[in-house]
Amino acid sequence: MDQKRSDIIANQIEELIFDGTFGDEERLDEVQLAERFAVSRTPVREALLRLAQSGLVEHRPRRGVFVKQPGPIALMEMFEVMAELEATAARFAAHRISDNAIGELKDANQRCNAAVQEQDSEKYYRENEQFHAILYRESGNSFLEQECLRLQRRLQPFRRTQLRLRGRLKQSMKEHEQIVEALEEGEAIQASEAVRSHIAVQGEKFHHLMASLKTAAQ
Amino acid sequence: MDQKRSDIIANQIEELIFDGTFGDEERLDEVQLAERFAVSRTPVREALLRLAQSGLVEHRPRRGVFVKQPGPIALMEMFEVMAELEATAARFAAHRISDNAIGELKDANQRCNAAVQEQDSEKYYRENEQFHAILYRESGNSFLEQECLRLQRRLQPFRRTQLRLRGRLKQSMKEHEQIVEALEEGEAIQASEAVRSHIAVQGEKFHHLMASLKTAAQ
DNA sequence: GTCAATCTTATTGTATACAACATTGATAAT
DNA sequence: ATTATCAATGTTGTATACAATAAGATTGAC
Repeated sequence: MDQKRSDIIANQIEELIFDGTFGDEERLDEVQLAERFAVSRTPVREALLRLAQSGLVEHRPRRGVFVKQPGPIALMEMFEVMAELEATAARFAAHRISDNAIGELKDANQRCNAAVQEQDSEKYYRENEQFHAILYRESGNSFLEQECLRLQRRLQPFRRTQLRLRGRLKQSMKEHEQIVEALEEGEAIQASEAVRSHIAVQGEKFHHLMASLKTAAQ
Repeated sequence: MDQKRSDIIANQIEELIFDGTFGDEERLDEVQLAERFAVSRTPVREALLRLAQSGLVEHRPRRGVFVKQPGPIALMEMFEVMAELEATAARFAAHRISDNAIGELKDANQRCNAAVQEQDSEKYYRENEQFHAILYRESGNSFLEQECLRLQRRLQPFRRTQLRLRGRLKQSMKEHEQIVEALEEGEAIQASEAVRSHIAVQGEKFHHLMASLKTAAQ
């Protein structure tokens, strides 16, 4: 699959925003980016248009594009929606999931556990995402699956920061097990509730994190 | 607000797809579109990129963009997700809605009713969308609001076809009233259930419509 | 010294030119 | 006759050139 340069550049810029190279409200200069990636302005522009649509940057007409990190409120709202989408996926999955997929979930969970033991946070993030991706897929609704993946991707950097909080990791694992259990028994409501709180708590934890940073700054 | 030409063109192409000028699987030629709108390829390309991201067209690398009308399965999936998103909005709104907004909903409903009496289907569509837009707004989650509006816009043309079915219009009005009632009394579960079935039935009706068209074609 | 108007400069938005690739048709070989 | 190869053509993807507009600097008036 030969993706075009503008796609690659879009992903690269995305990375640069996620890892903090480009800070909030910073203007992204087309010519500078073009030089950095050794291409012309055209693919850079296409990349920026894509990022603008996904909401990662803001496009002010005739002024340029600016990094637009979501504020605390926007983040809480996004976590709230993510919790509902995933809860829906779980509810659907409870009826539609295959035995095979249950096995996949358990495997992913085991790999998560292994990552916790090895203190390999990078691996944990990866396997955790995998766990959730399986859940989306087993909802049996590929449109829902895509929407979940999209939002998951958008929230990814923020989910990471909050996972660093003390004790969160172990509890998260426990929640995963409860989710699998509910799915295995076809308990739709229980599964959806477990997923909802599993995600919602992330939003809350993040909120606490933000609040503590704010008071610390004063 | 001075929007750029590519935005205008994107909307125009969208219209042309919705009204059937461009059929499913049809290739959209950049130079032809450029001539049609009397601009160069550049803004046309930007418009097509935008439409590709919103899922209205498919972008095959080095081959061009093709109109991609969702098939029956994809449509059912989208209605299923729409139902869940709106149900969520209703559940949130039940706790957060203002008295003022309740009034707005009742007004919108009345205008819907007026449109039914006048047999003005165009007006009915408009007011019906307005009713739902108020619901989204009163969810108190502007991210959810935007997602709902996005999907509503995408499903708009299909919602219209199914509303032509006999008797659907009147029943739809009754459902609106039930929704307002539940919201007024702060009954979150009831409101969300009412909205869910209100939307879900549209997906089912559409399914029936598709099935009948299929058998008729044979 | 401050404020306003104008001019300069820089940057976006659009047009055009060019390059890379895919498709299609023709030609040739089996 | 059929298939494979290759050329011809057309279309996308990228680079560059130009136009329009907004931010910033400079000069002049008060």
